[in-house]
Amino acid sequence: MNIGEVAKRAGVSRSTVSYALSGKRPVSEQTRRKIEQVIADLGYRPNASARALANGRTSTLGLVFPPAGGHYTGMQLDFIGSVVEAASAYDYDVTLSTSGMDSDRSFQRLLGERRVDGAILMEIRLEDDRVDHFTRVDFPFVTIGRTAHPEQTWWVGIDHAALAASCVRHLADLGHRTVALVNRPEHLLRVGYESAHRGLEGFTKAAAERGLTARTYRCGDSAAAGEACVAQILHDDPTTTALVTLNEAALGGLYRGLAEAGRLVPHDFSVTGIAAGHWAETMTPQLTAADVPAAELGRLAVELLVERLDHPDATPRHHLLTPPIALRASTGPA
Amino acid sequence: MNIGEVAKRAGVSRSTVSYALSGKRPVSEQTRRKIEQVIADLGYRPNASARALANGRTSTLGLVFPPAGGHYTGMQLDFIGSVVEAASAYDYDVTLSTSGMDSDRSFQRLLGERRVDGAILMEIRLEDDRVDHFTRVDFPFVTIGRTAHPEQTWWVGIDHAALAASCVRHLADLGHRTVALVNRPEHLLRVGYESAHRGLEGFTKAAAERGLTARTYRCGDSAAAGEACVAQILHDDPTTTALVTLNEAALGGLYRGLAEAGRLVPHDFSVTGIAAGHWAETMTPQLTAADVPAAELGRLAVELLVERLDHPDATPRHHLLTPPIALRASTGPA
DNA sequence: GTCGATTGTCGAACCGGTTCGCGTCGTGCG
DNA sequence: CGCACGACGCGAACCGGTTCGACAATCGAC
Repeated sequence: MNIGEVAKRAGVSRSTVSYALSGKRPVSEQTRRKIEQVIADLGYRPNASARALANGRTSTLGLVFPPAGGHYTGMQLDFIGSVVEAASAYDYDVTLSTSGMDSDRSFQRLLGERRVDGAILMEIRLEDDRVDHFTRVDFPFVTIGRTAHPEQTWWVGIDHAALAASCVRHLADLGHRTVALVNRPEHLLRVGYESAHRGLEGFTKAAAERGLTARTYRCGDSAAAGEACVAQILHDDPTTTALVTLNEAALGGLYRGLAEAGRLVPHDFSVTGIAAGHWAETMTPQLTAADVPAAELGRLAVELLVERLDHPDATPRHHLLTPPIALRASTGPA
Repeated sequence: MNIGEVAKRAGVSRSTVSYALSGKRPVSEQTRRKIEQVIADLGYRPNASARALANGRTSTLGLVFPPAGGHYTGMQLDFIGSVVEAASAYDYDVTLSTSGMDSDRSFQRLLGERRVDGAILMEIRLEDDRVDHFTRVDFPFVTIGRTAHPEQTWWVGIDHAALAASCVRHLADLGHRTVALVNRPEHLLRVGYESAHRGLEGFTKAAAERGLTARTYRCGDSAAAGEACVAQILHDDPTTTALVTLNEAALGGLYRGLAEAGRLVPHDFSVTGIAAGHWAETMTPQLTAADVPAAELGRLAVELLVERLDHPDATPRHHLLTPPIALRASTGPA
């Protein structure tokens, strides 16, 4: 079951078997055939731990995602799936870890015990201690999203500011004059959650440029919170005729709140924002939104990380995606 | 950075450091303190690959989930998250693999190369070649869902038959006489997908018991498919007044289709089924449904697997969950 | 016919842990 | 007082691969 057994049965030394497998030194046609034969008969596969110990690479990537408790969005799952698939294409496994820095044991295990060759970090903050830590110890990683100072790091991300801005412009073009932003929850903004901050920034700037009256709200990640948020919006300014949401989980609640307030979408009120495509299509009316290309992000993240692992001294690269707004049925003229 | 370095600085042998760490043999108070001191200074952590090679255990669990392409449901993500968290509590990592048996390289890697100590299998089929394979080679695993013959295996699952049945009874109690089942897609049934089959079985049986007129439908995992499915249902029998869905992804489309047909939920038409709780609450009106306890399933699966790993000869155990139907707003009297 | 390069193979060392057997103390007991 | 035993620590072997240096055989060129 191990390489010695294969060697014995093939009548060669262990090193010859190794070379036959890796091709790092020439092996005669004849003995290679013999070895391959024995391997096929035995169903031999080299032990990953032994290999990892010998050559210092585990062929495993770490995927660090936010601790649960909070629920996950559909977008995150698509992302995870595509990471696993892309990694598999490069012959890497993916092991999951909840983040949390010092406190988190699983996170410490991955790094400290060298279980992974590199890592992909989700849910980035503008000032992110995980990023700082990885950078300091020169551990290869790619982030999903970018920090406030992303110059020297590898990342893939979505231009939330541009997306939020184009949502605003779309509404302005339709004649809306008073709009609201439904952002992620308070605590995520407080810790500097990237997408929430940049989305807010893009929204605010674009609204100002177009001279719109704009209010911004933080909203819990649930339907109930979304419902409450709409009530608040309409209470604060009943002349509001449109909203942009960065909060996917609240979306159902937003629709419900509007219905309860007697505002018909899209005739009396327009809704748009950033969301996963198939989620947007689930809503009625279907949401006009910038579709987050989660699967593509995952693929690109793996690509970048693999490249970084292969070329440790390469200069940092990144991909900033700006998906277009998919026009569906939730927005209309003011 | 390795155990030899620690030993040297502490002035002891490598084996003493190892014993101090594992506690498998007594070490004097004094030298243990010294060793701990050195370890703290160096920030030493034992190399996982070396340890795995030496003692034959990787401290990693495999989580085998369905290949993408099809999108994932929110329920699956909750499940994955809870698995990772529970595993972390037992000092296990989790590595992901898409399933697919012989074809799939990542799957082969996990097993053949001994990257994981055991596995959790999602998306079980009534006759499942992965289960057969694992059983044959005596590889420790736990399934989510049960096969047609689950007697000698370890599993956690939901009683889809009972759940579907109680949905039907709920509708019958409300006076509905003609009901429909919206199942998962055709191809999943063809390959013997467990939840789809057992749900179908429970639905059919309960409908017969209550003397209901019942039709069953297969429906793609998308809003568009759900919309089309409702149209078909109402076309086939316009007197239908309620439906049960096993298809979470189609739910939004079902609602939309009903609205388009002028059937108001819950006054003209009742909808119920099996879905994740927070998804059910997203819909308007909120879905009366059996809430899938995904997080609990994940936790239990890890518990079982860890127990199986610790006691290889223990007799198989399982957990069959039957969550109650949460009464919300999508069903009403006929 | 000799030399050098190339090809093919082997043995040994190494990666960084764990574990077994043994030796050396110190101690309590008969 | 002698002996057995427990506590403590060490060295060596082992887990299953990879890789380096050495060596024999083959081959072409001069």
